[in-house]
Amino acid sequence: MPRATIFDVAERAGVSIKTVSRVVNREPNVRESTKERVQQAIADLSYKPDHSARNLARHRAHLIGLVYDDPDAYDMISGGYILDLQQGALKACSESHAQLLIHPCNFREPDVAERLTALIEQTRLSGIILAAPLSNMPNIVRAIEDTGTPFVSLSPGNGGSKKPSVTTNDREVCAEMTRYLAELGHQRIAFITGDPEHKAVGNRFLGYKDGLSQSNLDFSKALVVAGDNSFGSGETCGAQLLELESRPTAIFAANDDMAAGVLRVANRLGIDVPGKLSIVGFDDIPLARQVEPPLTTIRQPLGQMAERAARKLAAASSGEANSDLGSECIPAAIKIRESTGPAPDKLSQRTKRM
Amino acid sequence: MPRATIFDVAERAGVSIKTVSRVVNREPNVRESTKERVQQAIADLSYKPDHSARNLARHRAHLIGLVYDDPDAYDMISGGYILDLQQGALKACSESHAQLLIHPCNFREPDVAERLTALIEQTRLSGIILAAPLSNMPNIVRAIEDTGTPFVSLSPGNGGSKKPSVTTNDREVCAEMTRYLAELGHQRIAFITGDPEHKAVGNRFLGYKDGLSQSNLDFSKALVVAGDNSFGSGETCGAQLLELESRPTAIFAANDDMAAGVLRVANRLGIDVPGKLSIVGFDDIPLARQVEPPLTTIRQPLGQMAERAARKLAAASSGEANSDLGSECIPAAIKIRESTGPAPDKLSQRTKRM
DNA sequence: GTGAAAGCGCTAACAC
DNA sequence: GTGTTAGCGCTTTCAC
Repeated sequence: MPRATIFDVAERAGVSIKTVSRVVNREPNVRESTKERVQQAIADLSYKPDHSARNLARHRAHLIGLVYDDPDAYDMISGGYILDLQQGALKACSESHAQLLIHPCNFREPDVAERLTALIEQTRLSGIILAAPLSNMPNIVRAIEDTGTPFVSLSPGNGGSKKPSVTTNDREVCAEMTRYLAELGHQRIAFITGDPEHKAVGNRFLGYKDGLSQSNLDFSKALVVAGDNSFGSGETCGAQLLELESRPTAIFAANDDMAAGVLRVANRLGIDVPGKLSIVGFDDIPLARQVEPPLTTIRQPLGQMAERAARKLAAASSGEANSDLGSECIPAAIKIRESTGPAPDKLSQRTKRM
Repeated sequence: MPRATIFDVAERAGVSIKTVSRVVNREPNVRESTKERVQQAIADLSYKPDHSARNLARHRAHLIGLVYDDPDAYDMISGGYILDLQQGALKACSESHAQLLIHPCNFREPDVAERLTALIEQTRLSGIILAAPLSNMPNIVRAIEDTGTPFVSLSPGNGGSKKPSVTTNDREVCAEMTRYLAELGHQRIAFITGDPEHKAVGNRFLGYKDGLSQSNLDFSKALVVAGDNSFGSGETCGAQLLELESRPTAIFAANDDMAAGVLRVANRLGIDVPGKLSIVGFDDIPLARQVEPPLTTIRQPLGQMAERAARKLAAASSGEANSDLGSECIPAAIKIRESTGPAPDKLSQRTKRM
């Protein structure tokens, strides 16, 4: 037998289709008794409203797009953060009976914006979650704005902007982490920066500098190298830092994939971690706990952030009054594990290095 | 100005909407000259067909659902294989201008089937890719079948079935890997099984046994322990095996997460890999190359498998003649890296262990 | 509180 | 080759 439509339900309940529509959409002005009759009919026929028809009539789909940087463009990115993102967004979506469309995109391709526009207009996305670093690419943001679709940026990293966003306290928590290392006695703390396009990751670097000065440690350009967020770049940068004449005793990488790369290099070089070298990352992806020793890192609440973002969009799209989809910040937290320890004793270190 | 509809295009091109529809859908029977006029009008107005309207009229969305086991249900699964799956499916979808809906689900929950049914019926999914181990759960398969939606299973692992599927040669390649270990001189090769629900993973175990006998090695139950595909279980099982009186010299884990878990335990115990212990996994997720030493493993072509599956579904949904969506097998390949080596010399090993 | 009627933007079936 | 006419299954006026 064919699927039940709203007409079938109306007939069975002895009401008009409008009334069925009302109870399905939880609109007011339906007597309790008729409501129950309708619900019974819905159950009897196992009626399920058709999304296409509904979206067509509403001029808007109950669909949220999750747009993020394509991990395929990198050299070994474990991508755990993407699953986090998805899982958070999915949670909020299922609560509001919305669907999630994932749209990884490679911002290096010339037609990213066009494709994004096409996606939005064709599917009539009701909202978009734009993950960093795409959230700080003007062409992408503009493309979305031009469609008039509500969107919230994740970690756009630009303090000034007034656009809806969900961020974390990258800078502050990185300062805290740096102070933690300083308190362990580390004096030469190196930093591996991430993708330069990624402003939130840039804030991590600023936090590192803050932490240094708060700990009365001098900032040295020689202790900063540039990675691109990938594991591969972590290896390269790590190798570079560990060859330095006056080697750092701690390395702070702007994300976990790179930190894991450093750790691998240290292991290969036979450098004891954390005995001779402390390593910290950022994100707390599964990989952080899968390497040996497990990484001290910063737990970025990516799942929660995406969830919040999706929830805002869902609320806005269902026209809730107080849904301003403003900005908010969910703080990250330091996770101390086994890749950090007291700075090596200077004397023994010198001996060792000869 | 409001979005252009098919009427606007028709008017501007001086044709009927049906003709516009024809060119948009690449149907035959349109004169080249009018086709060009229409395309020009489409470009001028930047017309984009509305998916909801189209789906409603067609009784079917251009939407493919990717259904997989929720990684959140496990203790540290890096999830790299999910991204692989998504990426492959996404590739095929974008080629056929379809969208991808992801639907992770926890098969331990009582209402999985219901929720899946609701998803399918409401969104009128045009096809479903069902990833293992869900592809061998009768209740889930039945739920999909009841909706009449075309679907293809990924690695269902049941040789007999005639349902459309894309598989890999788990058993054969695992036999090959086992022979490889045997050829390196290993005599005590242990195996860590995966999720018992997961038949394809079960086939890996069969392959291991095949390889053993092909190498004239005895199978010993004592060398088999049961994991659940998670990193955590790999640690547990690894520890168990390494405590054995007559310790294995090689451990074959049914997936990379577990192999990485074993590696971590070996590192902690100070057991040299691959000097004293060889470790191999299955999947070739990024993690396999991120641990130290990088894992010898089996590259499962998950991305390709998902891509093939999506392509079949897309073809079937656009009513192509020769789209039987039958079954096919994409072979996996052994990747030798640094976690395997010759079996330790017996003498030195005995000495060591005293 | 409830219902009738008019679309939403497209495809499908058939006519020309 | 091309156009006409009905829907698809729902939401929205707006009337009662």
